[in-house]
Amino acid sequence: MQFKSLPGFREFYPEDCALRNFIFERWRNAARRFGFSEWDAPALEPLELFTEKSGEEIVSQLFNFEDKGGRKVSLRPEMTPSLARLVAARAGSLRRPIKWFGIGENYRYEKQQRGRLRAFYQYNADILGEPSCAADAEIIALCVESLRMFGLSEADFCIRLSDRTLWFLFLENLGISEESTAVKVLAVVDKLERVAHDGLLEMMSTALAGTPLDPAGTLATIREFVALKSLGELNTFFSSRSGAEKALARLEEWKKLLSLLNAMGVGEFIRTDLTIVRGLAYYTGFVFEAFQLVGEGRALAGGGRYDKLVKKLGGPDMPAVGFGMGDVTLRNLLEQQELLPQIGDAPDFYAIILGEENRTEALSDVALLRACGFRVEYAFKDGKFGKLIQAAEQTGARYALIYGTNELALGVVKVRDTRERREIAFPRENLAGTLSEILEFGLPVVEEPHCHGDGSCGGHCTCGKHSHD
RNA sequence: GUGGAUGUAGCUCAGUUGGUUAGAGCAUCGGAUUGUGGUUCCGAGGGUCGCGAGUUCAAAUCUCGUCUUCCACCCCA
Repeated sequence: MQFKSLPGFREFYPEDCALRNFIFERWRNAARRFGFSEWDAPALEPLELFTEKSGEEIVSQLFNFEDKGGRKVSLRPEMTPSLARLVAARAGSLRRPIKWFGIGENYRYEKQQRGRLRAFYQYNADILGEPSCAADAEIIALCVESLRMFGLSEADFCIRLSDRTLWFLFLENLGISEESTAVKVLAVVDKLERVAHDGLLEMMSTALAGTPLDPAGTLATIREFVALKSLGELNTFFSSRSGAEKALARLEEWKKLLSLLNAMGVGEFIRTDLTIVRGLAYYTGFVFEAFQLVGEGRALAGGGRYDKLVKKLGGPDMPAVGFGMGDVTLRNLLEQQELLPQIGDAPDFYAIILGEENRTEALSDVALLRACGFRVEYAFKDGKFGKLIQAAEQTGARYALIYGTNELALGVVKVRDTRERREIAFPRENLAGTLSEILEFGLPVVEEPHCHGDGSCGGHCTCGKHSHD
């Protein structure tokens, strides 16, 4: 019986695993430098944890089931509810601001497509307990840095910055003050680039039902609004409208945020883009998206401020801002831009053991070198020299260590550079120290004719002919 | 969830209007008279031709179903 993995789930052969770890290490490195601490939680959680945040509709997209104890459970589709629970449980004792990051596998029961699998890793970073835009700036800067770690630049991606607070103030200014109506209008905004004008008009009519507003006129004003691409244009826009004092006040926050981002050296990544509203109903303030600029336009990461979510999930009233970044789209982009490194999985040394009678001695050296932190391999079976040296080459080891009867009798081991194909014998005493230097500086260059064939060279010759008897 | 395409060895692919026991290259493993290799030569393993029915004397090939993968919608916390 041949088994296959479940659709949308991934298997990691060593080379894939190395790549995955490469990505994780970069993420960790960025987050740690920004002063974030790593956390994790179970992959399997009570179903209610997720329905509480997103409603019952979410269940159709969950890997959920009933466990043997009759509990309704689900694999996590995201990590934020777990984060909220952890923080809530110790809210009183955690030093603020709380800066945490996590990397975990998440699961969504969706039909898969390129860049969207059923199981994917997500890197999350969040700041809790800080209401000011200083935290937003820190999160956005980390998001940029986390992508820059891979060699991506402002030519490869940008941060599209939007603001749900400003949107609500704008809609209020238009005469849409009821939140449920505003949310429906934002859903139309989300479709602005993908649906034809007639369709949008129809959706707008539905959204504005029960209000005295004109769908066509509202749509036109919204188009005017989303066309604004800088803080200056936003200022001009709201200055020309009456009753927009709150929006103008909000723009002071924008000014502060942009100034902080500039100070942190990520200003060139930021683009004002009010079309970003996404379906992210729980976001409350600035929202942003790391957007791929080369190849197909895709979101690499998304995030924003969610000041009410922790309380909704049973925690204290705690402001929060964060982002999530998936490994699949990032990996696709890095592949496309040829920014994935050749990840070496080669040992430092490969011991060539010639003859079973020498295995004991050789293995004691192998053990010693391993204890010193070197990665050392050797063949399990005795073999001919040619085979063994080929095996050494195939593992990718730069140096082979030759343990033959002659070498052991002299108390030396021959160190062979598999690329340059030359070898030098060294005493087995302090082998680890010798090899450490060779790894760093390479095999020393020895003048060829030093060997007189009488053993006076002490084996430190490259002729490989005489036996030093 | 809807629609379209796809599926032959670990990988890339051949396979004639249906016709013996389904092939190649790469990769893997073994060998070419027991201490200096990357070339070459010989050999081996590995496939229920995605799966299941149907048509036929005969199916990788034709028909239907199903699953998978990919693409476009839907959705995207």
